[in-house]
Amino acid sequence: MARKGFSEKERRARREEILDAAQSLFEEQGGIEAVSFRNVASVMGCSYTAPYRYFSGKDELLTALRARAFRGIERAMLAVIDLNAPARQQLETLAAAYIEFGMTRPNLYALMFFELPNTDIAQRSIELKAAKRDALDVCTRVIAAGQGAGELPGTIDALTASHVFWAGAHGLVSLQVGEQFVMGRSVRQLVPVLVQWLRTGLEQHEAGTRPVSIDNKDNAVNDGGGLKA
Amino acid sequence: MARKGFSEKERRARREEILDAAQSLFEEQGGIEAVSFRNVASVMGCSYTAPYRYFSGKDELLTALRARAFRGIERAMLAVIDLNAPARQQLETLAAAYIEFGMTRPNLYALMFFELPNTDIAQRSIELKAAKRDALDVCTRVIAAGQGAGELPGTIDALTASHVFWAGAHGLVSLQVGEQFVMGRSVRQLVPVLVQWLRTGLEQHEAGTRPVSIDNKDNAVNDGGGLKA
DNA sequence: AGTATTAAATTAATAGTGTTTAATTATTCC
DNA sequence: GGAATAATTAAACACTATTAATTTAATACT
Repeated sequence: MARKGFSEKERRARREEILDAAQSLFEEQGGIEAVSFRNVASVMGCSYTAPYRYFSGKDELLTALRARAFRGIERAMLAVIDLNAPARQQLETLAAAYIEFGMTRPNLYALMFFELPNTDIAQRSIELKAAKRDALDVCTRVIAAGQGAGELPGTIDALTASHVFWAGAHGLVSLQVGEQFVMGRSVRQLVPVLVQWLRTGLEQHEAGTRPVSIDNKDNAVNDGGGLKA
Repeated sequence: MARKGFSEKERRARREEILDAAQSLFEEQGGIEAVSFRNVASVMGCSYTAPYRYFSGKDELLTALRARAFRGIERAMLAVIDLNAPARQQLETLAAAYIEFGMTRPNLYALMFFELPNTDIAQRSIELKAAKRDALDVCTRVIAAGQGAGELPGTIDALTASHVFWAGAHGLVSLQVGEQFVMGRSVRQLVPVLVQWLRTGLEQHEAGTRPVSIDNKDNAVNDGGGLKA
C-alpha cells in the first residue's frame, strides 16, 4: 500500500535530517530554545511548519533527540568494556567512559537529564525507554560478569547495583555540567575518589542493609524546609 | 540619601513578594515557562513590566529563586544534624534529609540543578554562590567532625569528601526527580544501598588512589561517541 | 492524455513570551 | 502649589509554538 507520497525509508531519512539539524543547533548553541522550528527550518531550507509532518511538536522532536543521545552513550560505553577483564578495572573504565562522554558533550548531557518535558510524550516513547534500558544494560552486564567471576559479591542484584553505580557517576557529571561545584573541586579531582568509593562499597556490599528511613513523618525535614529568608 | 522613592527595606520586601509569587507559580505548575513576568504580575496584581524595577530580567529572578532554594536545603540539613552523634549515623541522616528534600519538592530541586541559565548572570551572583557554599558546608562540617572524632579517616580532606558525598546523593535524587530510572528501581530502594556504599568508601578511603584517567586521548570514547543511528 | 485525489509544503493567523521604549501616574521636596 | 523624580503602566518589537487554510506537486484512474 502507500501508493502515494514518501516511502517509509524516505520518511525516516527526512526525520533524521531534521534531527541532524536540530542536534547541530543544540550542541552548538546549547539550550532547547536554540532548537526552534524556525531555526531548524532555516538550517534545512524549508518552511518552519514542514517538520510538523514528521514530529507532532517540539516535545516529540526533543524526545527523539534524547533517545539518540542515550544510544550514543551506550555506544561510548560499549566501545571500552571487555567482559573478560577484571571487574575492578571494568568498573573504572566504564565510569571513565561515561564521565568522559558527559564532559565532552555537556549540552547533549544536559538535554538527556536536565531538560525535562512536562508533557507525557517522553513517558510514552518506547524508543527512548529502550535506549535508556540498553545503555544501563551495559553497566548491568559488567557487574553481572564480575559477579559471575566471583570478583563482586552476589548479595545484590546486578540491576540494582548498576542503578546505584550509574547514579553516582551521573551525580558527578551533572554537577560538573551544571557548573554546580562550589569551591574549586573539579570533576577531574573527584572522579577517582567516587569511583573508588563506589567500587569499595560494591565489593564489600552487605546484604540486607537496614534501610535509611526517609518516610518517617516526624523527621524534622518537612517542616524545616521552608524557603523564606 | 535616597530622599525619594522606596526605602531599602521596602524594596527588599517588594522583591520578596515577587519571589513568593514566582515560586508559588513554579512549584505549583512546574517548569520555568510557568514563571512568566505576565503570570507573576497577574498573581501580584500589577503590570507585567513592574518587576523589571526589581530584577533585570528573568535570569536574575530565577537566580534569586535558586539561591532561596539552596538556603532551604541548607536549613533542611541543619535541622537534622547533630555534630556530637556518631559519624556513621550523621552521614545517613544527612543523606536522608537531602534526598527527602529533593523528593518532596521535585520542582524546586529541578530549578536548582536542571534549569541552567545560559547567560552568566548566575555565575556573577554572589548570593547564589554563598547559598551553595553554606549548604555544602553543612556536609563538610559533618565529615570534619567525624574525622576529628577519629571515626572517619583523615586521608582525604573534608571538602573533597563532601563534594563526592553530595554528588552521590544528587545523582540519586536527580535521576528520581527526572524520572530517569529505567526498570522499576525507585530511589526508596536505592538510597540505603548508595549511602552504605558511600559511607563504606569514605570510612575505608585510601589516600593517593591512582587517578582514573579520563584525559587519555587514545581512549576509544571520543570517536565511538557518535550519535548517528 | 487529462482529471480527480491526495500527499507535501507553504502561507497566514493565533496566542503567548522576554524585553525595551515612551508615556503616565504618583510621590516627595522646596 | 509647582518642580523634580521615583514608580508604574501602556505600547511596541521580535521572538516562540502551534493550528488552520491554502497552495503546490505528485500519483492513480479512466
